[in-house]
Amino acid sequence: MRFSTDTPRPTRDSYHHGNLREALMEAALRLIAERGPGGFSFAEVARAAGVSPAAPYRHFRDRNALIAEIARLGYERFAQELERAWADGRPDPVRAIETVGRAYLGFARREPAAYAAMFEPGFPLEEDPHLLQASERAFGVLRKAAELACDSHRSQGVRPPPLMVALHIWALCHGIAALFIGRADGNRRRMPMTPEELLEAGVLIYLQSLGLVKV
Amino acid sequence: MRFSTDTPRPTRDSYHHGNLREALMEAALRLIAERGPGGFSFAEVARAAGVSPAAPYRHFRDRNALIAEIARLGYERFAQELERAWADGRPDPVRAIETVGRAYLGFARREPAAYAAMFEPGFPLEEDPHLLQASERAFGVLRKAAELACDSHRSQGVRPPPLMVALHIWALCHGIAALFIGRADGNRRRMPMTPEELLEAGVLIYLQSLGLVKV
DNA sequence: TGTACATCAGTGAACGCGCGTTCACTGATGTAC
DNA sequence: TGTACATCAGTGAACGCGCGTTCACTGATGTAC
Repeated sequence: MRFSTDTPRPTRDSYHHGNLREALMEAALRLIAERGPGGFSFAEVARAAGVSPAAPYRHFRDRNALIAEIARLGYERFAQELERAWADGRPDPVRAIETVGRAYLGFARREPAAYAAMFEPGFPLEEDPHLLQASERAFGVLRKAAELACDSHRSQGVRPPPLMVALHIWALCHGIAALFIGRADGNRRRMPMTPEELLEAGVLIYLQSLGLVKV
Repeated sequence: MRFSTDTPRPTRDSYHHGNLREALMEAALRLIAERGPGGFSFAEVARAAGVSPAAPYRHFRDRNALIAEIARLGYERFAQELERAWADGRPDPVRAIETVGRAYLGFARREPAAYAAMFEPGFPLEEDPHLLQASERAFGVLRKAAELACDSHRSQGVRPPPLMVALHIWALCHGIAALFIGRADGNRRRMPMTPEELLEAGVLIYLQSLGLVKV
């Protein structure tokens, strides 16, 4: 066993890195957070990880493959956090959807680099089936939430189509995240309320109209 | 007067270009549409405009200045189109807001390159005051629309804050545009309805809840 | 437990390339008289 | 109308730089026996 603290140290003491793959992804996340995806080169990531420019090729085909993997893992964590926030619709569907919305913005706020890689990669992401699968899993939480909520609508009136409701909520979440959280692009706008408050109000107004209310 | 067709020809017959500034912006828009902002170099734009790599420096400080100018003009046209769609709230506020929403998506669809330069420039845009002004003008249409709509709300209930309503509509528009129109990123998702239908339904559900209905 | 060997994950030098940027220049245009 | 001149908007050659990518290599690790 090597001497090591809880996190792997940036400077190595041996020829082999040990977990270069993870180190490269962390370095890339740092660079993306600073300058956005597309704001760094493959060689720069290698340098940031303290390794020769040829080393990354042992782990990723090219720069895009690295970003795609970041996006894939991002979707995995994203799905997990939304799932946990959903909590099988407790305490009630409307409140659970609000919690999911907060989790959505929380992710965009806490992991802006991953979020950017997921939604503005700068090249087509669709090729990787695992990535597509992970993104489907994330959206699946919204779909599931919308379905349960629609099932619990007030008896009078037509049952709203759950897929549409899920898309509305997703678009609202993404719109607020992109416009008012985003990366350090400087394109954010000043507001009289927090993004979370804005989202919660929007979701509530929307769901009320569908005959969905807190129990 | 020179011989010329309605559009300036790509190959010049004289030493001076005549309208290189516009030609550079058009070339950049073409490249952005293909690969996104950040997907091209300053030299490449010059080449695409059929001009030496030093020529663009007569018109733009650097690549970012070119993109910023594209974004600025984009916001100008964007504001104009939203303004026209608003039509001073005719035939009634709710219908006018729906028309503004369609105009919003129409712009994102018709000018994806400009839209990308405006919302994903890849660097901070805020420095240019003219640009900020143009973007304020565009958002101003949404604010104005929300104000008039809120004024016409049903008498019972509290008057909803117009700025919040404007932000909700903007976020929904942007979210739908980014997720379901976007550029050729391949990150779009299949849907059972068009983005326009999705937006219209969302806006209608939202406004109904506020006590705003078509007359 | 020890040894031989295969495999793995790095190195570092090398390459050709395109980019950003500058410079002195030059052809075209506009204007004062 | 003609001429001289200033200004403008382009050229093209040149530079240093960092990138992407490859290659033969080498140090470390794991495993068969």
